[in-house]
This record gives sequence, C-alpha cells and structure tokens, in this order.
Amino acid sequence: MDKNNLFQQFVSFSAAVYDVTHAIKKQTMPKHITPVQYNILEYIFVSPPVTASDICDCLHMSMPNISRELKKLQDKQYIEKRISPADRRKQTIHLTTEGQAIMQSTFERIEVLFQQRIGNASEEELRNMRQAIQLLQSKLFY
Amino acid sequence: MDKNNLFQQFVSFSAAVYDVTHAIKKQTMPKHITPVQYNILEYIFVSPPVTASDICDCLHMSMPNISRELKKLQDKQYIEKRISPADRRKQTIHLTTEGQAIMQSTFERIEVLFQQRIGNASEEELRNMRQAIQLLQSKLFY
DNA sequence: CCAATTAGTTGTCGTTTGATAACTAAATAA
DNA sequence: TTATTTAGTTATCAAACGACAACTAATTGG
Repeated sequence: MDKNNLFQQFVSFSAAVYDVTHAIKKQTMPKHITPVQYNILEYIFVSPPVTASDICDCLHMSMPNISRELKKLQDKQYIEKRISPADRRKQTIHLTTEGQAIMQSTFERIEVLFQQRIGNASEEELRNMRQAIQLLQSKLFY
Repeated sequence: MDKNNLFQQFVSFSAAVYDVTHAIKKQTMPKHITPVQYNILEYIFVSPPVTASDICDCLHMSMPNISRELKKLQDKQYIEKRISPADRRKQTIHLTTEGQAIMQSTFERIEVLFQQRIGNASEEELRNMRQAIQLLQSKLFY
C-alpha cells in the first residue's frame, strides 16, 4: 500500500531523532573538547580497542585529520597510543583514566536525561519501545 | 525492569539512525551548497512559510549567522525574501522556482534510497514499521 | 632483497562556522 | 511622543574542519 506515507514518517522521524540527540548532547557534552573530538572519544569509549584507521572509517574522516585530532586529545591527556607488538605500524588508541572518567560521567548525564524522558512509561510501554527499536534497527536503520 | 538495557538500545539506535541519515545525505545533498545551507533550505522546504527568526530557533543558530547564510542563498538564487505587509520588520523566506526544484529532486533521490532500503519488506512489516515509528516518536523522540 | 603497500605524521591551505558588537528600521508601550 | 523592544543587517574575528601533498617507518609480496 502507501509506502509513500512511510517515507514521510521516515523523514519526520529522522528529524525528531536528530533534534532529541542534539538537545541531549548540547546539555551533556564536555566543554573543553570540540564536537569532532567528542565523537572520537565516544567511539573509542564504546568500541575498544580501536586503531586510527578504524576511526577514519567509522567517522568518515581522513587519516591526516584523525591524526591531528588524536594528537590534540593526547596533549589533553584524554587518550594514549600503544604500538601494537604484532605490527609496529599499527597503534591501538586507549582512553586514559581521565578520559575514561570523562566519558563515563558524560554517559551518566545522558542517561539521566534519557530516564527523565521515559520516566512515566509503564512496564508495557517500555517493552513496546524495546521491540520498536529492535524492529526499526533491523529493518530500516541497519 | 531493566530500563538500563533500554538505554543501551537507545544509544545504539541513535547512532544507527545517525549513520543511515548521514550516508543518505552524503549521497543526495547538492554539492553547490554547504551542509548548513542545506539544512536551511530543507527547513524552508518542509515548513513554509518561515521567517529568519523561525530558522534561528529551529536550527539553533544566531540571527547574524542566519542572515549571512540567507544572503548567500539569495545570491545563489535559491531563495527570496518577502517583506510582510502586516509588520514590515518581518520577512518570510521562500524558495525560488530553482530552489524548489533542487529540494524536490533531492527528496526524490532520498526517497529512492529509502525505497531500496525497505524494498523487500512485506505488507505486514511495513505496517509494523509505521507503528514502531509512531510509538517511538510519541514516547521517546518528542 | 627490492618494490609496493600499509599505517600513521606533519604542515599548509582555504572554507565553514560560531560568536560578538554595533547598527538600522519598524512596531509597541509608556 | 519618546523610550523600548523586535526583526534583521553588516562587519569582524577566531576556531574548527576538510582536503591535499609530502613525508617516515614498518610490513608484505614477488
């Protein structure tokens, strides 16, 4: 039937997701780092261990630019590089204790806002949301 | 029960939505305009009539910066400003014929990619997706 | 062993973007 | 009528970001 209508929904929904995540990030993102640097830290935080190349691929940036930003993060003592013994060209990027602490507390602040958002939802509504997310992530946002 | 697990899902889902929309925009966004300019055109396209102030509020930008970008879009002949007769301080922003055509064809390209994504979905799956979007948009991404 | 590839670095450039101050013109409130 | 507020403009500045060229060092393939 009308896939067309679904497209409208998709556009409006994507915008809504953007708005909400933008608002949350605006309230929770550490101020001493730039948005791009935050994205890098977040990526290192959720998918360790990562290499500079991994970050390039996932965040759609060039190696030179990643290298520059990683150096800045290293200067700020948020990350450290460890040369891989197997292949000494490669290096894995790790959060320092401080970097880890920053990301941890950022995610805690994000979770607070998230819980506020769904605070009044019933047990069944939560179940439905979980199902809905799973459905959309497998069929549409894959 | 475990709202915690839902938070994990939320984070992962938001990232997935970002990845998909980013990939789509990358493939469909007109090359002669900057990302910010595209966002402005898109906003004018989907929610007319708009004023410069509306754009500020919705896109989280300052009036001077909006004014600058609108002027660039005007120079490129994608928009025009009409002074509101009721209050001559205000102006409504409109797409020119060319601007309209560009946004129309951009959205058509977006829709093609969207239809590819859901191409093999059954009637029932489409219904479920529609429901899922509606649920999440009302309970989570509002 | 030598050539080619891979991983990452450094430097440089220009554009985009965000922020701020100082301004004009129109409308509203006192 | 004058003061204030509102809508938008212009100019300027610095930071952030993307792109590119040239480079080093390690590894792999022939």
